[in-house]
Amino acid sequence: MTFPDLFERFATDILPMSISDATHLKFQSLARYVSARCGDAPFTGSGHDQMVFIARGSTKLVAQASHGREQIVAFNFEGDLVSVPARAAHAYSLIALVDCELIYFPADRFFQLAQEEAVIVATMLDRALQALSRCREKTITLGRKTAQERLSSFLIAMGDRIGVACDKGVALDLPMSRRDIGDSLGLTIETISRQLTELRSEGLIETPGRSQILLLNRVELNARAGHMQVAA
Amino acid sequence: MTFPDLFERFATDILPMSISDATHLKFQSLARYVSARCGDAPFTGSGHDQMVFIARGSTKLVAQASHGREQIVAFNFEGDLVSVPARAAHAYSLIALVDCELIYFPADRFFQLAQEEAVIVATMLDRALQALSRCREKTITLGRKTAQERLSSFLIAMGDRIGVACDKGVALDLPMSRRDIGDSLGLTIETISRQLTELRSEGLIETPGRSQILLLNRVELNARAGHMQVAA
DNA sequence: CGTCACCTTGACGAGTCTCAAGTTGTGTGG
DNA sequence: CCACACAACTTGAGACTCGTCAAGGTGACG
Repeated sequence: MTFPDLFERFATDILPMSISDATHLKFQSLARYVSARCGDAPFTGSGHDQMVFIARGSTKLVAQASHGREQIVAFNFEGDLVSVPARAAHAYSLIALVDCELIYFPADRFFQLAQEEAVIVATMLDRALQALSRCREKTITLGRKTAQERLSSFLIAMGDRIGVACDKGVALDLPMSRRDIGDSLGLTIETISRQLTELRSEGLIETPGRSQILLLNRVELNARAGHMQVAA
Repeated sequence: MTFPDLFERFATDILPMSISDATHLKFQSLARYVSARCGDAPFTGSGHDQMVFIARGSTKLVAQASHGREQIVAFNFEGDLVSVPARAAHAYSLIALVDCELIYFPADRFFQLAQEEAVIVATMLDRALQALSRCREKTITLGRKTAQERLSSFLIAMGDRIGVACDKGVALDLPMSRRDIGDSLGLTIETISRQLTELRSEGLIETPGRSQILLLNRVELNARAGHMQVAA
């Protein structure tokens, strides 16, 4: 895919139809295109906060804790706009889960430019609040849930974001490994594995391949996740 | 304090000088003033997402997990603008830690109105990204840290937000109980207590009263928290 | 100065991590 | 297309942190 195509994908998702060609072009001149292979941490942002648009692929936002422990702060998929901070109490890096096409923008100039049109800022605010909402849910999961509840929550959330309905339920093709799931849920790969086995043996899921998971029983999974009853 | 005074505090913090009187008035007509006593969950928002401005006092945003477990998602202080969702995988409620003066706005109409001026949306985006950043740090804390690291992180974060410098270090007057700290860090009150004792016995903190904590050694606390080394 | 909620301390057990040894997809080269 | 090789995953046993339950302390209020 060529650069113009990639930028067009960004424009379609983030910039409203109504904006002027001039603004459109200014965003284009701010963009830095990066192709990342699976496992790459393509670009650090050279000390500045970045906004990254995921034109193709999926990524993890990883924070480095001491003693080599890693915590995955968020998974992101095609069409997501991720804020990657340069300086915080922990070091963050954006890593490709599969081959990716990414568009990097320096955050400060991006926001400055966005302010030319209230509707762009509004879109970004909307995205930011969505990210905040997901992060809060993750907080609850990590703070107050058992391993099985965490994994159930994760599976449901992934079902909502990248699941495909099929005759037996919802099919998931996860781009992340068991280790990634563990690093996201604050658990080890062994615990993930054991809990998957548990859910499988109770008939709530099937795992036809390494990365495929079939959610057979959403209602029961929701209960296992400790979620609220969804009203009709 | 009267309603106009409270709203003025909101306007000073959130609305830029430059906005028109008309917009100013529209915000004012959207506002719902609530006085909350310590421990109150003053207003649920009657099923709609709310934006809440904390004109005076401090609050906790609590999520209800199953089996009566609570997770505090965020603490907020005077001048903060909090987004309180009505419907999510978990039920949220905003609870006063001390006597508070709060201003509630229906989120949808608030955002709609904000769009009249790009700079207002920009302010809110900035606040939202700040909240996201704090929530991410919390995620790391809950996912990958021991009890002592969590408490150290908490103390440092509180020092930054509401600490007062004094001759021996940074003085904290915490509006929240041990239970609240535990519910925020995903720990029990007993564990909080034990870890405070540990830090006290190592000379890193002093606890002159129930709610007062003195941070004596920021550098060592930072190390205990598993934070990055702060470069000069 | 008494009362009470809040906090501290101790003993024990549950859940998850660590370490170690298999097992099984998946991709590659013949 | 099949066999091989390897990484990823699964399973098991023991250790360790933190939760639970229970019994005191103690500061802050009337």
